[in-house]
Amino acid sequence: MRRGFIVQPTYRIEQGRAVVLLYGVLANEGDDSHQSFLVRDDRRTPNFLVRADDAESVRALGARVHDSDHTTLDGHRAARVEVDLPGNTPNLRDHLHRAGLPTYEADVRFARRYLIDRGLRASIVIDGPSRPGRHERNDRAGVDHIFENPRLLPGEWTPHPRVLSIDIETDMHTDAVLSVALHGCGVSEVLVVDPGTSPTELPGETTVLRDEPSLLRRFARRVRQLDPDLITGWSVVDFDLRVLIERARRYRVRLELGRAPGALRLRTRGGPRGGREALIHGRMVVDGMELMRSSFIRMERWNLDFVAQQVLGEGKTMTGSNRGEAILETWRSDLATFVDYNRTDARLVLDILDEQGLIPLSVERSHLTGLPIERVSGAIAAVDMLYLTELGREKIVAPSVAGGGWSELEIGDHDASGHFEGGYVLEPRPGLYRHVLTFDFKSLYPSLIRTFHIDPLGWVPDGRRGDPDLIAAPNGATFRRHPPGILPRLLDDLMPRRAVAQAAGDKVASHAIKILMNSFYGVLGTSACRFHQPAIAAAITSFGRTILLWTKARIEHHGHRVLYGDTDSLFVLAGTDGDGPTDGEATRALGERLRHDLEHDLARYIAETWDVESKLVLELERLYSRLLLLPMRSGGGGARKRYAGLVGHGDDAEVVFTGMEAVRRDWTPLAKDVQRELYRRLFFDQPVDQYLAEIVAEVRNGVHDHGNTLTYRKALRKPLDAYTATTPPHVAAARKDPDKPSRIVDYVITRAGPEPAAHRANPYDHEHYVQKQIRPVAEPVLAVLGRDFDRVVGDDAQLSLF
DNA sequence: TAGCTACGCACTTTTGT
DNA sequence: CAAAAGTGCGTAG
Repeated sequence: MRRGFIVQPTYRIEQGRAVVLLYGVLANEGDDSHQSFLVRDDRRTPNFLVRADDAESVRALGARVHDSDHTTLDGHRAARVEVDLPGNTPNLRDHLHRAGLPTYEADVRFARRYLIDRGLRASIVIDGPSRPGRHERNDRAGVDHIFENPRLLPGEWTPHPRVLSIDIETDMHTDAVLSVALHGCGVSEVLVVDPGTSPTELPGETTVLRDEPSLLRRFARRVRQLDPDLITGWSVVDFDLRVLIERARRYRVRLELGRAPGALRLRTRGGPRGGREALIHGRMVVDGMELMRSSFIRMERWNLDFVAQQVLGEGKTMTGSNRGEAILETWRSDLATFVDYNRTDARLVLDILDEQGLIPLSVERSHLTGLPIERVSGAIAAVDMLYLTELGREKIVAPSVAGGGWSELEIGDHDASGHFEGGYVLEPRPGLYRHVLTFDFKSLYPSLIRTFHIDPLGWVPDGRRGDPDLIAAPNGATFRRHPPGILPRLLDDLMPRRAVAQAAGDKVASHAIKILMNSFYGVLGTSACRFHQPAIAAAITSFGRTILLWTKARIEHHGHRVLYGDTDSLFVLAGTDGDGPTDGEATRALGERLRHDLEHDLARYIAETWDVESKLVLELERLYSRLLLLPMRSGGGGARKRYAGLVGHGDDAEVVFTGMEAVRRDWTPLAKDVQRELYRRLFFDQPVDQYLAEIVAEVRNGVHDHGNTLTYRKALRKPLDAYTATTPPHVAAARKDPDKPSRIVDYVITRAGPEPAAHRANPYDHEHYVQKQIRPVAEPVLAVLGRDFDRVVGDDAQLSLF
């Protein structure tokens, strides 16, 4: 028995038969290292299901149909359709759909199906004999162990994968690869084409190759020798690997990078993202940028230099607009500098991923779901892996996506497009407060699913509200009381595991579990998911609204003012007024007491109303010593989702912004800086007038014309020529850009309108910045202080009358 | 090889007189 | 010409 972790589940056709291939790594007992393996399994025939009642119709279309002991999620007896090859499924499935015959799980890919049916995720135990899988060449191509049709069991081991970061340098038009850097797997080396100039002193781990084909061949060999599990880089698929493939094709060099024979290939990914993915036998390719994005890390810009600067405080060794030329020049004249530049780029990517802990996070997410590391960001696929496994254990099959059946059941309180009501946002009471407590429900939606047995399987579409065997949601949807359902069971398992991880200080596991738990609700609301059912998603949010409003009323019953709340949170005025050093403690004590009482009262209310045990946990989240709830810019009342507050004491005191300009990408650094400074002064009771007058004067005098202080930054979310309804400023600027505009537009406002920041042709419109950037962030503060913007900055016309 | 809804605000374009 | 409606983006949760 060996402990293993699947890196890449796939299959291939051998002699007309589909063979499942699981590439992965085996634990070496006793140390932290691992070897590679390949599990081969040819015992399974590709299949999917239809309704037993449709079996004859399906047979009439030429398909092989067998009896099955499964039933469908929408309550029909099922029959099994077998096909020779996995690739035959889509055509047959679509054909059946066109004939009005619903199918079940006909869109679950073959290798994934294999894992689901066996209850496997990424971590496995392999029981069976193996043979060595190395090729005779001495470059370590192949795998260490091959298992034929072994017995596989779920495991618990997670590896530290071998990660290799690669980066290429090319000439200006990317029609020659000059060098490749490989960083990771214990090396940091550069392969470089001989520039033909006099040799310079070269740093270690540099190999000079005669020409480009030699470079390509050596690169492939080094990858095989270093034998990484994961290959990464910055835009590694869309740039580095794409260029390498083009050049290899040009020279007829086979780029064999994998653990089995076969050249590196790129494939266009389906779906709206549309990007490419790289296929290498036995290894995963994950772009560093995508890894960050899929882990919900936010960056203002996504070029490597900027991200490295933000994350590591270190940038590329060469920057600037003429970088391409400079790089080419150093290759010719200063090879040591060139090599260092290339090596640094490869290293930065790995250092960024290390710093953010993204590899362990992705491995943990893969461990939880069984999805390969490059797919762990897919919420629908994750829920499929977990839910279909459990459903299969109960001999129930789920519908194919858009395959009829279940989706026909769609009923309830949503409109035709499947939209449904979300979280409740309380009307804020705008103003400046002292001592405000915030409470929030921990993992509200997962907790509601557990408490009220919300589940696709347990859902009773035509249930009666008064039925004692059912739990009725406020939106009218009903769920079976017993058994509690699969979703609640999965969450009952994950929730305590997260608590254990948290207690053990395992932030990675805790984070991975949190992400997974939160995906369960979301997928119910999208028709791309086979479990799409607006009535069920709406049941969750309806419970959320009910619970939030009940809790608000309860707080008011205790005699406290609720100032605001959003979905799962409530802001409560503590009423322990004053400024003394003990106020914080008194407020916290009140908060703890209130938290306990509310949670207890709520549990009783839930038990009395629905006869279930509450799984809801209320947390005392924060204590604001000062809090400003903002009024709406236009119209009366308070603005939802916008507030600023002071947290912490003494030297640790900190102003935090929510939803305001200071935390938005599309406001200029000028506005954000001014906002931060004004709120600091407001909360620390310092004057603002002089500061404001000075900064306005400076802007008008052009003091801030240099740098990026006046630069707006806004994304184009569709192609430039798709903006037909209106022409927003960032689109106008992008259209003036002589270069191909990037997705994120940097632009400024000049006296001739918006212009790209890098190609400004006209003078700044200083007055625009005063009126449209400084004024809007200053006015809420000035309103609190009873001041007027024009008076403060000296623009008041009346002054001239005196 | 596609998680969700609610919201504010700037700006443009259309509408109502 | 002012108000209303619509577009577009980024954010909270």
